[in-house]
Amino acid sequence: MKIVEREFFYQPTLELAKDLLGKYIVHEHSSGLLIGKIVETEAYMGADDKAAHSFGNRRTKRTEVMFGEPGLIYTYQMHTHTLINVVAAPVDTPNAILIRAVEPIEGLEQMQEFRKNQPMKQWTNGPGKLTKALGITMEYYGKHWTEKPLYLAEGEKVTSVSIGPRIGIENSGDAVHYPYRFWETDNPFVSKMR
DNA sequence: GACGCGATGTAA
DNA sequence: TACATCGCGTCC
Repeated sequence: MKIVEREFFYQPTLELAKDLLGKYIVHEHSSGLLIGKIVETEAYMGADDKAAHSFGNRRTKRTEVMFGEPGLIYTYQMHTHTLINVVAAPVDTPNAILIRAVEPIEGLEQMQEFRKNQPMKQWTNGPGKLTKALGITMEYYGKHWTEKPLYLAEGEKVTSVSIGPRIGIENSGDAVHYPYRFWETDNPFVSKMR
C-alpha cells in the first residue's frame, strides 16, 4: 500500500473532497489489515458554513484540530458513534471533509465480526458504520492521515462522480442546499437517506 | 416511522 | 441544568 503524499492535502477543500473518492483507508489493526475504499464524502467549509462545527470560527477542545494543517484526522462522537474527517485548507482555516461511506476491500471477516448481524451492504454505508467496521476510535484524533497505523493509500481511479446536497443538516439555513456531497455514481455502498 | 442512546457544545 | 446534534439499532 502506497501512502498518499502530504502534498495531496494541500488543495482546495471541495477538490480534495472529490479527490478522496477511490482512496483507500488502511487500518493496521491488531486483528489484521482492514481496508475500505472511500465512496462518499461531504465538505464542511469552516467559518462560513452554518452546518460546520467550526462555523463562525467556533474553537473548542473538539474543533481545535480543524484549525491545524490539512491532512490531520478529526474524529468526534455523535451520540454513541465515532465519525471521522480529513482536515482541509491551510492552518487557521477550519475546514474538514467527512467520510460518509466506504466499500469493504480487505479484512472482510473482521468487518463481519465488528458489524455483527448486519448484511454486507450495511457494514460501511454510513459515517458511524464505517468507523465501527474499520475499528476506528477516538484515539486517532489529531493524528495525521499519512502515518501508520491509520492512513490513506492510493487506491482506485473513480471514473464517475455525482454531486448533491449534504445529509443530516436540516437545521442549517441556506447551507442545506449547498452541493458539498460527493459520491461514486452507482456505488452500492453509498449511504442512504433515512 | 418512532424512540433511546449519550459525547460534546450551547443556552439558560 | 436542559436541550440540540454532520447517526444508528431496535422496536412498532
